[in-house]
Amino acid sequence: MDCNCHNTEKISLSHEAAAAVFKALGHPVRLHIVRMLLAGERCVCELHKGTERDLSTISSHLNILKNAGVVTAEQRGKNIYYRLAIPCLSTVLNCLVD
Amino acid sequence: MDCNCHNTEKISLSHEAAAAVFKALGHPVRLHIVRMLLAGERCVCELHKGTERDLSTISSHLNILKNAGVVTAEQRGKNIYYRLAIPCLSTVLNCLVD
DNA sequence: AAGACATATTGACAATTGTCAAAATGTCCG
DNA sequence: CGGACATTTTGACAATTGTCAATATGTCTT
Repeated sequence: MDCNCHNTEKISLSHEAAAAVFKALGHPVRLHIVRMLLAGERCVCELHKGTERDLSTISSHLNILKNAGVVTAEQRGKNIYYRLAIPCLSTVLNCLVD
Repeated sequence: MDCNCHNTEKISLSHEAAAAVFKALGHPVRLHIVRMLLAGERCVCELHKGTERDLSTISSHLNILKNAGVVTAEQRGKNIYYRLAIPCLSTVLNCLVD
């Protein structure tokens, strides 16, 4: 009856950690970044192009997302690639957004 | 393959509105309130008992949740009962939290 | 080593947030 | 109406946030 995540998608956060994830998602620029990352990993400069903020502002938002556990970063060559770290995020967004 | 909400559970928010919902959920006290409301509607004084904040602070958080569209309020007798307004919230929380 | 490129950090500032206490509003009951 | 109860609003204040510009750090190429 209920619609649940697959077991492989479900993660178990403490209430504090869950609030931190929601807080991280609760800014238009960061939500936009997360939506770009749904299509796969992106480097900072690519994510920057998708917004209208200073590059340093994007870097700061990425740091907030990383601290909340929403994304992880990996350096490859000159670039740093960010990707989503919470599998069920697409489920969560699909439930709410357009 | 993917795990999606039922059609009846899915709602369609603009990106701004979705960010506002996440922002509203992104505070420990408000998330706690939402989790209490998962069990059904509650009046303000009941929600207040479940927290360690001033009653006026709870009222303020409820107003934030209401403005974000997360809850609705209904006056019955002396009390005002709050309930969740987003059906898939339990799905969303279930994906992330404990 | 030097230059070019990508990203992060710092500093400054206005704006927003979370909180409590006090006062105001609203609703029922005698 | 007046009093009791439930909730909201207001005012004040410290703390946090979002932003940009400037500077610093890190990585590759030559």
